Amino acid sequence: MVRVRFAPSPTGYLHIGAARSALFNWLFARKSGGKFLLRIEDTDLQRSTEESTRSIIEGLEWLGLDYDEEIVFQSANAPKHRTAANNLVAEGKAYRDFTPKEQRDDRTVKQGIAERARAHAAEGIDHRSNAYRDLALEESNRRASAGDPFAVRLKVPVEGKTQFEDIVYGPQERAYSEIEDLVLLRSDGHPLYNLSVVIDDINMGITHVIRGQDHLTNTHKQVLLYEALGAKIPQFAHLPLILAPNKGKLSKRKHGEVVSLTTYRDRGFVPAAFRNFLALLGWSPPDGQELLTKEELVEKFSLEGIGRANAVFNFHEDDPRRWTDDKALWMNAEYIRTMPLDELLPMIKSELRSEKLWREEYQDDEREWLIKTVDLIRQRFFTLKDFSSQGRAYFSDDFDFDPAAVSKNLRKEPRLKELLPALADRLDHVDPFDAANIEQCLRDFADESGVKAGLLINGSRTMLTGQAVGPSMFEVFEVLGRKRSIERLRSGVPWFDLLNELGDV
RNA sequence: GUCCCGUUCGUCUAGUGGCCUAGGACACCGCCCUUUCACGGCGGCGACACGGGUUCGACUCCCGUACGGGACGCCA
Repeated sequence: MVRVRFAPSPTGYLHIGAARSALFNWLFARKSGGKFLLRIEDTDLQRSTEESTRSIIEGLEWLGLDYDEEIVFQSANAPKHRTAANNLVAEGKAYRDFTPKEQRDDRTVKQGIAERARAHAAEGIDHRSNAYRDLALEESNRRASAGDPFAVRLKVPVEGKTQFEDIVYGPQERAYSEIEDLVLLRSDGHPLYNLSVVIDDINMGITHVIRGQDHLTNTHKQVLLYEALGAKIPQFAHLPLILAPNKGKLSKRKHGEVVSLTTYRDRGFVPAAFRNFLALLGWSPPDGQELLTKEELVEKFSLEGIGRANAVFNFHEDDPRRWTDDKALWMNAEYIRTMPLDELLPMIKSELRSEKLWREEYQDDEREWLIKTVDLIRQRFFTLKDFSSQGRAYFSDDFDFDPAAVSKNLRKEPRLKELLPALADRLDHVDPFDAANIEQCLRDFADESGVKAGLLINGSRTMLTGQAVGPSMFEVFEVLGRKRSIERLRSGVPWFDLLNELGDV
């Protein structure tokens, strides 16, 4: 029975890389009929927040990734981790290191590591040189009970190597000489990451560890721990990383909200679309199909379909229209215009609601109208936000006029100032007020007035919606209805606005 | 510094020795459709990092170089 887990540390928002990791774990579990578990790795007390835990849970829910069994909070297992470490000491597989703790600055550690490594290379220091490694257990016990502070380190064998078969990256091996005796317990008794992960994975019965490639080399340390603990080693599958456009690390500090999953929810992504996009970052189905429902994803998913090269998340920092990856945006648009309306409607409802454009009538009396309108305008929208911005004129009389549209479609032809109200008079008599009749009426009127129909069509579009682009104008008239159409054609608002703006009075 | 991993169109990718004059998707460009913008249709631009092997034959296998990424903490 397959059991996998998603184990984020709650130290910030849910990163899209982590979200993809969760997705792959979930897909693998669902595909194999196994369990998908959630474990919150909240052992870094300073940085973990409850808010972050909440956002992780919400993020998973948004993506439609349901987890089985109770959430495991790693901090609750600390006593078990300590016990395990102490047992290893008793068995001689780990030892107490009484070397005083080195003070490390969190920001300069990486640099310190490199410097120390360089020094070691020059001086030829080996990783097995710790003086306390071979201290007699009796002596060690004596000092411990005397109150001497100590850290607990794993006793990595002198000769040999660890090996494991990674499902994605193939056979991996690493000489023991490359691995330092890792610290299991801090001198304050706090269990450290590698120990906690291994113990928890054992206790949770994890069969497959699917996680980011940044853990690939650390896996050897964990394998060592599994062996010391006498536990069965799970299968590992490491995922290629998601990189920024410059092929560097995708980080919160440098790239901001574009890497946060909640951004996609807040900026109008359809969960299914983003899930679909994420699935294709580093994985591809055998048949090459790109638009996949949740069920299809589950059906076609396999660890073998995961690539080995890192993937670039190609967003454009300098271009607000392409604020995230083009393909993600395209996919969202594709979902918006093709997904079943009854699935789309609830999302539109919450969008309109948050922008104070929702009216309760849309639920009952005007439900048919809403469906028709949404179906009409969704064809050219990219995000749910577009329904309340570009689509605002359909839901409110209070909308803005795009200056470019006004100048292109209205101001260029001064006669429109008279023609449009005259058109309104004609439209007042169209019955029934539907697209076909409206078209007939408008074209007749254009002929009689000696102007091209396009002139009236484009002028009307800007007058009625404030914009230069939109659906077929006759449909727009129909959807907006006689009353609103006529009022807007007669209103001088855009003319007035523009003159004001240009100081042209 | 040491170890590990990777490298196919701008981006996501297919490709497991001949099916590849390298396929698809997004982006971009052109044409058609059209009252606009999209959609759709058709077409175009565009890649096997480099050098050596192995082989009758390499995108595919091996070695090296370059470049990129990751890890190396009493962080997770």
